[in-house]
Amino acid sequence: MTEDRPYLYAKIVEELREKIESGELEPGDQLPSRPEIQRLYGVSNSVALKVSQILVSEGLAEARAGSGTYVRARPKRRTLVRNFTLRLTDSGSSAVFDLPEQGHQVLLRTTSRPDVAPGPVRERLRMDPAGEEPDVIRTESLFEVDGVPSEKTVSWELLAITGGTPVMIPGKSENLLGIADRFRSIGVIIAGCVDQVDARIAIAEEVEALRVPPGSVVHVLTRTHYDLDGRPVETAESVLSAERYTLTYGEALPTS
Amino acid sequence: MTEDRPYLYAKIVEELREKIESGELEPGDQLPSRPEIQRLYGVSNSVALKVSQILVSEGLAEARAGSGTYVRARPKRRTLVRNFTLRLTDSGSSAVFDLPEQGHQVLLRTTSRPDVAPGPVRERLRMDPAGEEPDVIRTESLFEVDGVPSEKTVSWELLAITGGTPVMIPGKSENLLGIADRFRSIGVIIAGCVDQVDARIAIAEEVEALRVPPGSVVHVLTRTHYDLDGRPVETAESVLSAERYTLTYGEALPTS
DNA sequence: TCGAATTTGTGCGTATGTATC
DNA sequence: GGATACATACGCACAAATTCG
Repeated sequence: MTEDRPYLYAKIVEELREKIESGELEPGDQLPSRPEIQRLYGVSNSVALKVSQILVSEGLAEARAGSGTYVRARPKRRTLVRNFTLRLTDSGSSAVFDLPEQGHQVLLRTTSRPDVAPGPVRERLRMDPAGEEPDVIRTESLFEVDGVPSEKTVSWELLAITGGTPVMIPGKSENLLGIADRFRSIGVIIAGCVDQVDARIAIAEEVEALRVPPGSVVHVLTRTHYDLDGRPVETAESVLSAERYTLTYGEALPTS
Repeated sequence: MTEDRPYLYAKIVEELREKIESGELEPGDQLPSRPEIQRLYGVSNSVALKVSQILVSEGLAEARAGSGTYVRARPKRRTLVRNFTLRLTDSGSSAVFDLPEQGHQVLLRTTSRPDVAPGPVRERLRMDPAGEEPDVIRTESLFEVDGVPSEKTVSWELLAITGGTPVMIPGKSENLLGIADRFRSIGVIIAGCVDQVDARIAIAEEVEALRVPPGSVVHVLTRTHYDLDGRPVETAESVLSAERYTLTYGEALPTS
């Protein structure tokens, strides 16, 4: 009969988590410091340290060196609607998703350059083995919604199709066109689209770009667009914080 | 000029991670034990401990008390295809997804009972405030694919629609019918479907049911089916390991 | 502007319990 | 039973960041 883990750190974590989730401690409130935990609960520094680490890793708290450990404000989840009806009059940006509500300030930073497509991209675009010459346009984007970095996207478009056209390097004006529009302007009809959805812990680069706490969960979205003949013409990978965004797919919109 | 974090533990973690990802250390291989790390790198136990904790939390290693720390076998990702074309001849199970490849042994454990729908479910099904009487059929399912617990689902069907019909409590034979078929058998046409995709760290209950390591990332899928009039008739929440499953949505199937 | 106090982050050494081999 | 390894817990020290008088 094992005694159900009466570990010191687990008890303290539970007590503090309880206070956070019950609302007794509100976002921004300061949690007991490590020395305080030692005194309050009569434990060593290593236990106090572990307690702090666990609360932080669970996303409940945020530790600031020199200052203290605070209850973290958890953002309201925002729903991003993935739209498979490829409207030619798409008013949206080149974003993977449309925000259902309006009135958001969306900022987009983009850099494009010709590149040799990496392995997984070659597979998705059904390309021949890599040569020396660039064969895709690689575009990196960071979306900011209401001042918050929200989505980091890298997309690859086949150079054989887009070479020398406005699709190639989106300027300020082209950014506001949907991908279907952009391809239509060079005579390519987007007829199909497939999304693959993964999820994992954010890597360091994403932690920095999206300004999420280390250890955060992110959605990883891989989408590929196809033309009328079923040939892939563009593929992209987007990363977004799973704590901030819910993805929505479907044929009818939820009303809530 | 900050000196790029020359922390002891970070260096060792990086070195071991490199060996794992390069394939020098294969799944099942034993990593240096904590005492070995201390000797090999000339560090204290606390650093060796931290190294071990990080590798485990990243899902790269697995620590077994009394035995050692081993390179974890990461499962091959399986793609689950969400099909919005609600075929009446659906050969699939009541699973949320179809496995694209065939030849898998799928086991399904199901328990159903009448219940009073909880708050979020009431919202999704647009129900009136809760009364005393049960108003939904609550069905809990655990899917095993090839012997591995893979998907944990709770679904709620409006009792007002399904009451006293075979939809109510699926028997062994009904399990193999798709949800569209089941509702059609009682005269309800499923015309729409919406999926919401979230991701987060698995809670203890899910860790146990899905047999994933603590701290694992899971997809949380909330789907709702609507009838011809756009009224919701069924909603469900599915949890699956994000390490084992990629979700696929779209109008064409990927060929890879 | 400076310095003192506080707090987190890292690192060292030791001890004990428990699981595995 | 003994050796090994992980998990928890104790103690201490110091660097870096922050806060505040």
